[in-house]
Formats: sequence, C-alpha cells, structure tokens
Amino acid sequence: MEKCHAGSACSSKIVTRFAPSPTGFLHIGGARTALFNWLLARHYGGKFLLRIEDTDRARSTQEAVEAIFNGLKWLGIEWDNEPVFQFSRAQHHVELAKQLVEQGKAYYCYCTPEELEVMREEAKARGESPKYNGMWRDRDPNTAPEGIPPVIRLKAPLDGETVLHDIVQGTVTVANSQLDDMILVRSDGTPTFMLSVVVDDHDMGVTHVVRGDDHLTNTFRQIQIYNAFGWQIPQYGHIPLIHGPDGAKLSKRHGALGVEAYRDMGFLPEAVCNCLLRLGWSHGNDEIISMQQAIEWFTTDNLGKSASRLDFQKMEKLNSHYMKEADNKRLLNILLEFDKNISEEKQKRLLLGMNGLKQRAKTTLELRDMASIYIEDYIPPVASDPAVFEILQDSREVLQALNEWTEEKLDHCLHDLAARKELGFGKIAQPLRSVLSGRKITPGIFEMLFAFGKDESMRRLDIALGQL
RNA sequence: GUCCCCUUCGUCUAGUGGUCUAGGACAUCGCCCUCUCACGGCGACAACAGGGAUUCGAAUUCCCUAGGGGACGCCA
Repeated sequence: MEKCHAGSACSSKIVTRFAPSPTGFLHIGGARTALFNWLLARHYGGKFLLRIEDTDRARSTQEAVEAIFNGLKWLGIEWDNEPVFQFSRAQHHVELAKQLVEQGKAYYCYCTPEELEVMREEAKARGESPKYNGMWRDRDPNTAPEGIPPVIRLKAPLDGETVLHDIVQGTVTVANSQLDDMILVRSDGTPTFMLSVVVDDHDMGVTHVVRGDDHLTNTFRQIQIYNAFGWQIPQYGHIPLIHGPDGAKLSKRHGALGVEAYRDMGFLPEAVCNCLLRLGWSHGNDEIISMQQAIEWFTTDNLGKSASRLDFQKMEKLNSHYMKEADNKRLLNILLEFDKNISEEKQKRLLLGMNGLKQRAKTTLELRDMASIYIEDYIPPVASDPAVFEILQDSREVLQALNEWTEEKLDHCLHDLAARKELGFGKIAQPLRSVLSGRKITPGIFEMLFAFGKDESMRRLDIALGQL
C-alpha cells in the first residue's frame, strides 16, 4: 500500500478517528483533538470514525458515553459509521495476543505487582527509567508458579532504536533500551489499551492518528506492536496539550470543563470551534474562520509544536462575532431554552428587536439579560423632572401623529423634534429610553420603538406622563 | 531519577537565512464616530528565554544552559 502524507495531495482515502475513554465529559482538549481529526478527514474527503475506549470497565460509564456523543454533536462534529465500542472487541484482541505468543513474539509473565514494584525501585536506584526487567522473557513456562494468573507481554526488541516520523513533531527517536516488554493482556484476561488501540486502529483502517502529545511515548510502544503483527503503521501527529490560563496543566478550575459548560457560559458552538482551531493551528493571519473554510484549509502542515493556553477573552470576542452573524430565529430559540413561557406577542417583539440585541451581546447569557427589556412588563414611573416631562410630552405628540411606524420615520420625526426644540438628540433619546425600558443601556431608540410597536410605546409614554 | 518534547508581544500566533527598525488578532490605553452601550475606524503600548557556533548575513541552522511540559501503570 502506498504511503499517504496528510500534508500533501493524497490519492487514497484517509481515515481518522477520535478515541476517547468514557471516564468523564468531553473536555476542551479532547474536543480539539476530535475537531482536528474531523477536519483532516473532511478536507481530504476521507472518513472520521469514533471509537469509545471503554476497556477500563471500572471507570467507564454510560453517562460519559452520552456526554461525548452530545458534546460532539453540539460542536457540529459528525462521525461516520457507527461508533466502535472497544470492549466489545476484547476477545479478538486477546486472540491476536495469543497468536503472538505462539509465534514467539510475546510471552507469559508470572510476576506479581509487588515484584514489579521492587523492580522499578531498583531501576530507579540505578538511575535508569523504571521498567520491567524481562525476567520471564526467556524463562521456561514450566517453571511457572502455581496459582498465579499470568499476563501476556510483548517480546520487545532489546537494542537498537524505534523511530517515529511524526507529522507534527518531526522525527523522534527513542532507544529500545528505554522501553520494556509491555503488557498486552492483563492477568484477568482483558486486553490493555496498548494492544487494543493498535488492533482497532488497524482493523478500522485508520491511516492518520492526530492526538495529544501525552501519547508520544506510547507511540513507540505501539509501533513495536505493529511491527510484531507485521502491520503498516499509520501516520501519527502529536499535538501539544492545552494548558490553563496560568500555564499549568488544565484543571477543573479553569479549562477542563465539558463542552456543555461552554454552552452554559453562553458560547456558541462555532465560536468554541473557531477558538479551538486557532489553538495550535493557523492559516496565516486569519482569525475568524468558518468551519466550511476550515475544512478547505486544514492540513497538518500548519500545526504548531508548542503548548498553548485557552484565552476566554478571545473566545468571547469570537463569540460576539458569531452572535452578530447568527440567525434571529435561532437566537430566539436559544432564548426560549432559557424561558419557555415567552408569549407569542413577545416572541414577535424579540424577533423585531433581535438585530440590536445580538450586536451588543457577547454571549447568549448577555443576550438573555438584554432581551428582558422586551420580555418584562416594565411600568415606568411618572416623570418628575419638568424638563423631562415636557420632552416626553412633545415626543408623545409627534409619535402619536406618525402614521408609518418604521425605524426610518421614527428617526426623522424625533430628529425633527430635537431640531425644532434646539436640543441635542440625547436629551430626547435618554428619557425615551428610560421610559421604554427602565434602563440606561439598550439597543438604539428607534429600533426599540419599532420592536415595541406603536401601541405599547404610546402606552408606556402615557404612563410616564401620568395619563394612565 | 530516566527518556522525550517545547520556548516570538500579557495571551493566541505569522515568520521556514536577507523583503524583520519582527506582521496580525485578543486584552490594555488614547482619539474619532455617536441617542446610551456596543460595533466600527485610527493610533499607542508590547516579543524572537540566555550564551556560544556556522554564515557576508540568523527569529529562522547547530551546540550548551535555563525554564516549561509530557511520559515512565495489570489507566486510557
């Protein structure tokens, strides 16, 4: 089979995958990994597969599986085919490991965890990396102790080196003496992650693996497993991890939240994706990149090698951009998620006023807050300042006389009034703003009058003038 | 401890030996626009971790140091 490099034109279809373990929510780092793999597949017209690595039965939960599915869906990352549940393939993994034993490429090891602990301590004491010393590697299985269930270990090469041509990190070499004979099958008969990943990636036809660089050293072990099976190794790209705002490892306190937490903070999925995309990937000086554009541009060529931090201010800026772009109907639906009991009439009002709302709201939370001017039944107090009272009275007069209740006409007649009275327009706008909304900060006055409609606008004016 | 990786403005980054007195974006600070707030426009501030070497020339190549990160599980 011909080798296929992600960075260059590629004739055969590429297959990428996202392989989370369902032990928690889909956090921001995982989301970015999924995004990159998805983008890569879409860019080359290949496939993006999803595999749930649930071989750790104790820690895997159904809730986590749901959270991952929902998180990906929310972000708009759609996978091809049915998700593969790794545990369902465990038997197959073990069978293959046994074949390796038969071929002399793997062996049974009867060490106890206690013995291993001692080994590691000794290696450390000698200044070596802590590893298994291979004591059962060539030992006669007939000398096996009674009653100890063995593990299966890979007979890894003792000398030489393992070389990885990483599409992000470049060529990385590790001396085989650094690596030990890793466990393929546990003493309880279940396969380990190392074995399962290799077998599944191979069986699923995965051609490109983009993952966090915390897997970099695992890769060398996995390459050895590929070699033992005689399979072709996929292209690997190890991307740097995302750090918290303080540069330290991502923790629950800052960024290691589920993607749904970003939704709850008021972010739109496209803003989260755009922000994630720019963490460790770039396309010249482009900042605002739609997913469509990203698919067109994304290759592994522009992936960065250094770790980055999540910048909430930038995400907010991006979000405010996508808020402005968002369809008004969609935004209304988001508001309805916050409050299902908005009357039809007020929904119409919101739709009319949405343009002014969305260009001011950085998040959906802010949108909800600002939108309340159109939802609450505000009753203005009667104007006490004589000057303000007069302005409101004059305003009422010209507004009442207006036949066409459009923003343009409203603009004209109120500016006319200001000119006739020789007042700065703010002298008229501020009292009106206050009467209509009870707030100092709102969308433009004409838009508000328009959204409220003539009847409601006049009603609130009358109340403020003590007429009702 | 051992191995591996990383290091450009506060942050995300552009930059692949000369076009760099290092560009953009976010943040910050001014000014302008203006019915408030935003938006927008203009401008300011601000970085090649340090030291050697190669070269006519280095942010870009090599080495060392420092700092940061990751891995070293019968977790994934």
